[in-house]
Amino acid sequence: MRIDPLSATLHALADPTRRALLARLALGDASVTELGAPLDMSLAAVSKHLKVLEGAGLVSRGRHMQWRPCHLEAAPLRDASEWLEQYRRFWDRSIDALADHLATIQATKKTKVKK
Amino acid sequence: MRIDPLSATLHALADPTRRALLARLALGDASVTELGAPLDMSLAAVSKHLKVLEGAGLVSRGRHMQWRPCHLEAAPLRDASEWLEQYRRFWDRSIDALADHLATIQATKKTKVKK
DNA sequence: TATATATTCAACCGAACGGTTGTCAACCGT
DNA sequence: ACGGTTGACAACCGTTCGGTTGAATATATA
Repeated sequence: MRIDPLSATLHALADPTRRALLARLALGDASVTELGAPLDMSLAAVSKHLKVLEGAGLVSRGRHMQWRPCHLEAAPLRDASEWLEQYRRFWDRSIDALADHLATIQATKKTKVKK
Repeated sequence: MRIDPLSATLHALADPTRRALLARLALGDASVTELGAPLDMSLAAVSKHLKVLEGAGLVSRGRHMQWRPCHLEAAPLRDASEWLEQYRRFWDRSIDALADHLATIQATKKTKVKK
């Protein structure tokens, strides 16, 4: 993996199929066949998606009998979440503005007090 | 844009150049030329990146003289953050597991108490 | 009108993506 | 040793991505 980890994580997450795989893994470890069962595509395709997730560190794999159980690894999700938090003030600001606006409307309805 | 908004947002964010553009916009609105100045690539390329961000709703644009100022729109970031929060328990759990592990080690050093 | 500046559009390129099929290896239970 | 299941790997295909260049479009200013 030569590109930066955050890009790898976000790219891995920017696909509904891969997010569905993660959602399934959040319920517990699973084999490739299990994961692919509900996914109207070949198992080879599922395997490729898993390799992308694995490359981003979002999935680890073991070996048990002839199965390669997949396990959710949340660390990159935490990192991505922390990166996003950096911008929280921007949407919080919007929420505050909306709250202020609503409060103003509410206040104006009852009295003529401004601001 | 026919694909789902979350995929669009994550795909837009999965590129260091576009994240750099957002970081710059977090400091305030800016023109394409301003945004492209530090970015060793053609302005047409910058314009394309901005179009991707705009398509994901992460950037809005105005018109002032011959400039098209770019403005950061945080709502999709909030949505992405909320999606990630769904998995917080997994990395929190890891932290708990680590804490437990460390506590166990600490305890074992002092006594022979198990578990 | 002409000219400079700011930005987009269109065509093109190589690389990566998301999927397929076919083949092959590893492991299981007779 | 055999047949069945699980999974990965390689080759291929059409599309998208990230970049280029050159021409086109707006908008201000002389």
